Amino acid sequence: MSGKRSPARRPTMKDIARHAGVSQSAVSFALNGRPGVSEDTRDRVRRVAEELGWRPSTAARALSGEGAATVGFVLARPADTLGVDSFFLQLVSGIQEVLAERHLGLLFQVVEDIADECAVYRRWWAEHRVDGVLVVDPRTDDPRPDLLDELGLPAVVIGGAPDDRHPGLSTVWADDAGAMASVVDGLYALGHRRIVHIAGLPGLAHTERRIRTLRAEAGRRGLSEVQSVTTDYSDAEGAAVTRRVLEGPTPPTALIYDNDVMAVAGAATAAELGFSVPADVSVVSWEDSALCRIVKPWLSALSRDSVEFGRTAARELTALLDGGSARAVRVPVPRLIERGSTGVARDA
Amino acid sequence: MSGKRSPARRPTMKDIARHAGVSQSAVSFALNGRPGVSEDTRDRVRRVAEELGWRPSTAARALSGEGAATVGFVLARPADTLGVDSFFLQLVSGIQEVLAERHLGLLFQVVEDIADECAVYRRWWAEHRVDGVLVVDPRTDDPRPDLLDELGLPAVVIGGAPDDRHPGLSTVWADDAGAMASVVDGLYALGHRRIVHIAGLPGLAHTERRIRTLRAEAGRRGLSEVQSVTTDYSDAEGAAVTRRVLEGPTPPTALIYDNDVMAVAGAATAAELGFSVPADVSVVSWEDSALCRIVKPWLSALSRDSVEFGRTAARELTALLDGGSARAVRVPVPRLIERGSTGVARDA
DNA sequence: TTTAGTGACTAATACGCATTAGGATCACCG
DNA sequence: CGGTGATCCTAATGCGTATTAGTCACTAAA
Repeated sequence: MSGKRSPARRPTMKDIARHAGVSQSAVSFALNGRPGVSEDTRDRVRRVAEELGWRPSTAARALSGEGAATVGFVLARPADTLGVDSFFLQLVSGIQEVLAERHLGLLFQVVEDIADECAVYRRWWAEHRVDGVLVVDPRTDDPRPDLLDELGLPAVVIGGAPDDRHPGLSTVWADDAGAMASVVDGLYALGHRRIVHIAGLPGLAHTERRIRTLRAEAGRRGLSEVQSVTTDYSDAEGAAVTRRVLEGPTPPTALIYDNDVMAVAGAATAAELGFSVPADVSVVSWEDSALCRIVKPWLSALSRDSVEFGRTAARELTALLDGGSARAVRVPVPRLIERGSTGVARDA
Repeated sequence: MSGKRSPARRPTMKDIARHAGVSQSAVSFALNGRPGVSEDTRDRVRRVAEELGWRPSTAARALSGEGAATVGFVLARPADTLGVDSFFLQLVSGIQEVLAERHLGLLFQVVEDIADECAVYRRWWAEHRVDGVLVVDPRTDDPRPDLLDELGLPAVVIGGAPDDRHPGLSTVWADDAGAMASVVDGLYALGHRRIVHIAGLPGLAHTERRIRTLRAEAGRRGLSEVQSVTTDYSDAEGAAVTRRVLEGPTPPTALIYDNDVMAVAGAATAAELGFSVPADVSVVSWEDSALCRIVKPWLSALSRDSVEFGRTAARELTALLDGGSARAVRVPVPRLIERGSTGVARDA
């Protein structure tokens, strides 16, 4: 017994060297699979390391040029908008799964806006904290790709469209356009002609993509009473917009919500206003979760595998870190799960 | 222009020293507010550092004994249980706010179970990755405090009861017992005598605390038809338990759910079974969120400020890191927000 | 028997920062 | 004019790891 309660010193390579009776560099060679030590010694060193519970200090590793063994993830959302969003936790959970295999850490930060997010990237880069980052919520006019390019920080953009101007960035994206087209197809077939799309935050790349596709699809079919309305994704705005459009002179017969929270709030509002779902108005949620099966009728929803989405993104990032070249990966088109909230248009 | 696209080298103290025409140690003194340099030099060095966009490398700092400037947060939940949980994101958001001020990073990891969580702590400790950790979901028989003690890793337990046996750990806790007592008080006053508590995961400290308190309160009032049922927090189990108890011979007149998701699912199930809320059965959610205002009637809920909870926990941890001594902090008792889902018991 | 070559290891250095121990310059005092 | 501090710096280490440049003994080739 040395001291009273010595707080367990961390073993270093020097300790291993002493115990194994070799030099410190021999230990390094042995543990990293480098040539220069006999198999005997290698085994012995490995055993001693195991015994002592040695793990390489990431700090020291990072310092000697091996990178920080950490990737960064910034969520730029005002604190009160974070509420009930199943997407991010699932995404992160998928990301973790892949990173954990490689013993990569995930440095996580929540900030208020994109400017702060950029500042965080700069800081992380300068502080040598991360080897790469995962970028979410790409915007139509986004300063982040340029910044990351400038810093030379490997990155994967989650949910963006493929981007030729930044050959250093990988992209993992879902085909929102295709999904929107198929939803409109379905609704059109059911006789719907007046459709309102309660979209998410304006400026987000996928919001704009969905809006653009909807407009194109409507134009193609000569539908004039089709529109998108942007929101902040909150239940409050979802409900408010729903109320406004349903109380208008020619209420829509179908509503497409960009997330589950708004869809549920909207469906409830519709019911309150005396609109029966789906008899009077059909509801589609662009996000599937337990929420969609909590209300009655259950909501038809576009289901994507967010966990797998996260895994894919993380895999792309590790590929980049391994020196692979950037690429754009498309994940499967979300498929529409038909539940009770969609039906034939009343006036069809 | 030096190279073609030199990926922006990180400036170091040596660079600053060169630009400012002083030694590297003078730079260190200047930037860290140590004596040994004139105010003139100090200013000049500061300016140069600013100009070059210098930031200390955390790796180097950590290596020279300053700690990793990072705290860890592990969430031990199976991936599919992570669904719609507003609590954690809010908690993390509050934690971040405090950590960001001090430029502390948050290393985040999702694992399957407590054993994995312990392994992560060991690894983080051995790898020198974190200076302290935040522990959530304390259990009645929890191996983590002992482990953290052994490792000498500063930690704050979030949601645990004060714990005398681990003088190294701080605790931030809410008075579940008091809250439960007040909820039962309220329901009793409304005439409720048959109450079912749809609790969360068995083994969690706060779950057990609530169950124990409910039993005590029931005993005190001589109520025999009061019980708790543990679940996995999912909407599915919430609904299933609700169905089971309401279909029993003497259905309860009040239901207390340990989270918002189960409360909403339960309320929907009750309605499906022909029970009107609150005429036939009252519903209380032990977590307030947008969800509670999505269903009709709005759910009465215990509201706690999760973001502030996170802030408090982070503040305690930074205090520990600054060498402060451990303590137990109680956050305000959650207060019951009466909405439409609670009323006078039918058979009162 | 010398020479080149190889296998197994040690010594030395770099990484970026903090820190401790010195060294030079100047002012003040006896 | 030598000594004593004080002030402002520089030089030299150490942190834990990876890596590069040796060193040494032994074997195979000449």
